[in-house]
Amino acid sequence: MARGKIQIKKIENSTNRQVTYSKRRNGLFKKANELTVLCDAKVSIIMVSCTDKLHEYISPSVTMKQFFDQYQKASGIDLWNSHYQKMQDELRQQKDVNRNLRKQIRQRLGDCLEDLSFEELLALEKDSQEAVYVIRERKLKVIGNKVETSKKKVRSAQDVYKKLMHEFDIRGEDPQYGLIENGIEYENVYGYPQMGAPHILTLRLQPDHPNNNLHSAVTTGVTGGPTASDLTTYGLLG
Amino acid sequence: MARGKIQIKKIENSTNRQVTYSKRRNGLFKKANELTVLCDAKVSIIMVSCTDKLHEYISPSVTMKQFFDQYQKASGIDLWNSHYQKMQDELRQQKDVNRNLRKQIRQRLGDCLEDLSFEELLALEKDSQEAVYVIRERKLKVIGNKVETSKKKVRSAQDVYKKLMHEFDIRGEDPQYGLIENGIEYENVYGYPQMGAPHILTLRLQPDHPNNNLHSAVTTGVTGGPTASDLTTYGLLG
DNA sequence: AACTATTTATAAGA
DNA sequence: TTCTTATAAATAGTT
Repeated sequence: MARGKIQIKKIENSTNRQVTYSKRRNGLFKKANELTVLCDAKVSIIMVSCTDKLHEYISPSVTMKQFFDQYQKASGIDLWNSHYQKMQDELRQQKDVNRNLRKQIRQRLGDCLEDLSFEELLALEKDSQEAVYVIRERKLKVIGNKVETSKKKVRSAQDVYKKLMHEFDIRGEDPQYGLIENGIEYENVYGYPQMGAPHILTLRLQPDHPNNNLHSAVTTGVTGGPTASDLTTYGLLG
Repeated sequence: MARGKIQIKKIENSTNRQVTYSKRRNGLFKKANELTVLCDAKVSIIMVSCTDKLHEYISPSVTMKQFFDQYQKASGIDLWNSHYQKMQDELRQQKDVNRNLRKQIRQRLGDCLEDLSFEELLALEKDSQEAVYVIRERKLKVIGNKVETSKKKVRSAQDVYKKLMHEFDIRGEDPQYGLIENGIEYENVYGYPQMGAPHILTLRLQPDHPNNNLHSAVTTGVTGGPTASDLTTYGLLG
């Protein structure tokens, strides 16, 4: 439109195209702004260049969201409903899956078995029984580990005891108490620990030496009832 | 911009304002279109007049929705998320619950037991074992029902047989085949049906009377091997 | 980014 | 609304 008329068709020279894009974009935005002011209108322009850069003009005191909402209301075109729809579908699906999973769990707990066919019932029984075996095996392994740990702790407690005794000997002192080793009964460990954990050490106290630190630590394990924590009480000696 | 310069400020005369709005709107859209063609760009313009009329320009071969999507992606501005915040939260929550349920199921199947504490492991074993008992009970009940149904069907088949015999007698005809009742062995029913389902009826065929409907129905149950479907084969008799 | 000859847009009037 | 037209504004090609 100056220094020569141009055809309105794609500018092939990419540099020229880029320059023209920039100039005309400014021109367009300026015009949009003039329109906004002169006519008290609201204008939104979004432009994407051929290099995928995005530029926008928007009248002051309006948000893009207001434009979209207004556009949608006026045009009836669905801008976000599709998103909404998709989300709703997904939510519904998730809830379905969820209900199903809950039912499966209930069935594995022995509920709602009426809904199962005979074949499903047999499969469920088989699965459950196998699961019980696996779980039991795992339990035994865990118990085994606990026993191993306990053994180590007992050994270390014995070492401490021996060292203390040795020290007393060196100082020429007559120790006034003794520690009796009971031996370790593992037979009951394989049940619930509540049903009787082993008392590994028993203490023989002299009446005239009430408490010292070592004593109180050990007596805790003895005077406390046989509880699940017995298996780890030996940590107090370490 | 012609016949006199104008100030860029709101046109107070509403008619003039309307006219200018119309003219400049066309000018803006024309420029937008030129830009689209010359620079291979995509342009969207939405305008709302002070009388709340909406006009739009959009480059050919682009939809407004694409613009909105692209705009949102490029600007990072949250256009519709606010609408869906609640829904998104709910969806995330559902997915969480879902993951949890799946894990529970896996654990009940004997998987992922490492994540369980000893106490949880014991509880799981107890639950599972109890579930197995309940499931087994249910299975036995279902089997009992099936047996009852079978008995009834057998009785009804016997009735049919007797009636047919009676009819033959009345017509003075000599029946050329007979049905032998084996008695029903229930001992094996309480295991998996694969382990040996009972053959309830055995047929003694006369060689010169190949098949009739009653025969073919019964022989199916006899010649087929002992399979899970044996328990329901009696339906063919009813 | 600045210049400027020229085209284009448009304000005011019809 | 549309047409006309004098003039302001935009801008293509150049520097």
